[in-house]
Amino acid sequence: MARYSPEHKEATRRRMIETAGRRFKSDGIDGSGIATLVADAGLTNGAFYGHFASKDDLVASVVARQLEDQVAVVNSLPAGLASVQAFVREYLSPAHRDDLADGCPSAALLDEIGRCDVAVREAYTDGADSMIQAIARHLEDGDPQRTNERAIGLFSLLVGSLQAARAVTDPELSDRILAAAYSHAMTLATAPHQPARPTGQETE
Amino acid sequence: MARYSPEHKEATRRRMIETAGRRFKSDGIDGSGIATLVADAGLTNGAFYGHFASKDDLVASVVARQLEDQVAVVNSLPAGLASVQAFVREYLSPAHRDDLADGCPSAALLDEIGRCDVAVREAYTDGADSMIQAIARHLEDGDPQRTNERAIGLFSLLVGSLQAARAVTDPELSDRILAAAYSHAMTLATAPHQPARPTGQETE
DNA sequence: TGTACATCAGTGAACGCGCGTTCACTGATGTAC
DNA sequence: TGTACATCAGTGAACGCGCGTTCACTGATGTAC
Repeated sequence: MARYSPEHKEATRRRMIETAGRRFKSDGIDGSGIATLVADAGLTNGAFYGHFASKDDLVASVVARQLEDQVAVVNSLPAGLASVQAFVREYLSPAHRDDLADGCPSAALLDEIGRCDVAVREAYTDGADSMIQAIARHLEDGDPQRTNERAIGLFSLLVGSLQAARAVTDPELSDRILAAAYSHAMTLATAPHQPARPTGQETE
Repeated sequence: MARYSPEHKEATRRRMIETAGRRFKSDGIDGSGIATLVADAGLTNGAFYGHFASKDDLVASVVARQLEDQVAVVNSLPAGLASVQAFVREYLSPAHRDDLADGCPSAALLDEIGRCDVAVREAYTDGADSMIQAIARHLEDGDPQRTNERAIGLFSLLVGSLQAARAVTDPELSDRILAAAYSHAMTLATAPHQPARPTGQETE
């Protein structure tokens, strides 16, 4: 009955979401037109609306997918501080700074996401919440609320500093931003930011 | 000889730069068309190119101006930790989160600035450098390099967390982001982030 | 003081273009017989 | 196994629209006499 294998259309949709993620992150959401987005996936104009109700619908799917992928990476890190440190080192590396398409969606798009419609922002909200929890899992210090605060602080610091390092034209200043953020991120990752009560008293 | 007072045209230009700053911060740079930008300043379409060579030229002027204004605010803060703390409290307040047009240009536009042409990014670079120095002036701890690092860390944390608090649709999560960033920002503002060498040994 | 004038900030219609979206269609596919 | 067929993923031309930019012009202005 079905002409194509049931996976065929779904595969095309996935491919669009993936290539659009790369395109949005390097050129911006407003900066990426439908014609370019479908061409990236090897399609033409009209195919788009067989997969998505609108550009906003694609954006919401892309944001959800990008955050899911990033959460999966963080969740797959081995337990222990060493792997968080390795993650931070890579996040704040010149390589990540110079590779928009494969990089962090929040660093590439966060202020633009803030101006998107509510469906996109809800997708981001879910993803960011998962991301904070994923980071927190690596930072447990016996006080769940404090752990959550440290995860949020680390995430914000990483995103803000990478954006700044990318926006700036002076390579020396850009490197200095990455280095400063690295130093603070490590402090934040390795220890509670205030003298903590003795650990082990909390339920978790 | 001159029909209008010599200040007349310059005043119009300034007005455009100021209203465009508000418009860019609330609707984005790509999201603000020339027609809207000139209407905001009480002009019509064609007047634009009497003041600016191109939209990019306006954007560069706006970015420079926005950062200058913000640097002036920081520089006008009385010396001492208390005023830095007050600044941070206001920066991470719900009021600032909910007021894009009057708020921090970096929080509103940083990733979009990163995709702008080189003139815009140079304007941002100058402004960000001044901003970091302005913040550092309030954080002096006897080690100029560490002071600079703390200023960069504080700036990045503020920008990243405000963007996240704005993007998210869940008010509880948004407030939690602001609160977590506030806690870390205060730690960062009030003390060197690692046990410092005894102060006073540096040239500055 | 009153009029004629040169200046030039601002007007508004028009330009080509790419945007998001629609739609009549094409043609490769797996199935039925 | 070979042919006729129904499906539907993808095609590509077209839509109205707002974009950034251009340009011939208007008309309020301060000056000259």
